[in-house]
Amino acid sequence: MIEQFFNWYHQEGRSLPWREQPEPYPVFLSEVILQQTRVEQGLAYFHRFMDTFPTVQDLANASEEEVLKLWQGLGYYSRARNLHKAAKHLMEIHQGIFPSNFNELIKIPGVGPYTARAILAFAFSKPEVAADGNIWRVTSRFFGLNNEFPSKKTMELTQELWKDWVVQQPSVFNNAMMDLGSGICTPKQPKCEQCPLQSQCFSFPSGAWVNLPFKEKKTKVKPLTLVYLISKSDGKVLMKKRAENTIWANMYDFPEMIFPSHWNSEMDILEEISKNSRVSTVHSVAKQSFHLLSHRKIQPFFCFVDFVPILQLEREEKWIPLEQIHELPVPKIIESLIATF
DNA sequence: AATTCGGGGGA
DNA sequence: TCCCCAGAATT
Repeated sequence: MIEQFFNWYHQEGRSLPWREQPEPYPVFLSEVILQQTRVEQGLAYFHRFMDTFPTVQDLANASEEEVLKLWQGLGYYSRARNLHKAAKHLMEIHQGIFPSNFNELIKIPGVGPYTARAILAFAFSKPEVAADGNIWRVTSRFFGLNNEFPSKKTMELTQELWKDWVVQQPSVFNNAMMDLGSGICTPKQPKCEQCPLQSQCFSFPSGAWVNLPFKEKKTKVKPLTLVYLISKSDGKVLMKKRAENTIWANMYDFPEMIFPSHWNSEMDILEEISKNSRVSTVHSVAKQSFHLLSHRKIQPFFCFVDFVPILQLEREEKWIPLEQIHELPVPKIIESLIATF
């Protein structure tokens, strides 16, 4: 059974750049990029980062802004900030060499239980199951489990259930499980007729896989209206670096006003802006299509305005020359707008 | 234990 | 629309 599974992987598995020569740094980089991100989406970013920052030291010597700029468009930007912190951490604590034990790996910023085990399995050939969403789906269906995921207990159980498999070839096992989960044992309409594990699968005979893995919570999506106040003056635009502990932290956008979602017409926005003492004139109000995040449904408005002559700049606000805007890391929501400047 | 972090692609 | 993707950090 195990042999059959590994053979399937060698024939049907994906060929991915970080699988060729599994050194710690590319493995680590790929794992961070692929957190909650599909391989197809992350692939180009992996190449960009390897080209721009070939070593941990190169990454550590970069500025956070450079890292964020390279990460632009991929989302979950705390990963980029932590990636940068991780490189500095590795240089300071480990002389740029990745540790090969769980307790030290998990101290690296942005490295959690999953990523730590992935590094151990892929880069150090340790018999660890890197239980991501794919592997847990396969596991829950194969053994007929409906535990909560992710949880410490479920992680430990997963280790135990696959220990005779993973010990054979840790790297091959994890890669094979991930490819099985993403290509065969998919959330909907799995291709069971092609599955190398079919004959031993708990869920296949009864079709029990339809309800596995069990999932309880779906995140609530809060609607809101986001009004950007855009002012071009003297070849410059007033922009701001977003604060920590906000969405798109440390990235750049414009002064903003946030409203409950029921203010959603140009008239409403015009009325609200008129109450803003910083704004002297409103040139245009343009309603945009929804911007969807996992936990927000944003109704954006792009409003071109003039600010009052003696404008008191708030912290992190700065007049940016038009030709320098493209150097700044910006969230997706204003990417196309910036491109027209 | 629950929330908060983006953005995209498939059905 | 809804789901969920090689999850981690914070509350």
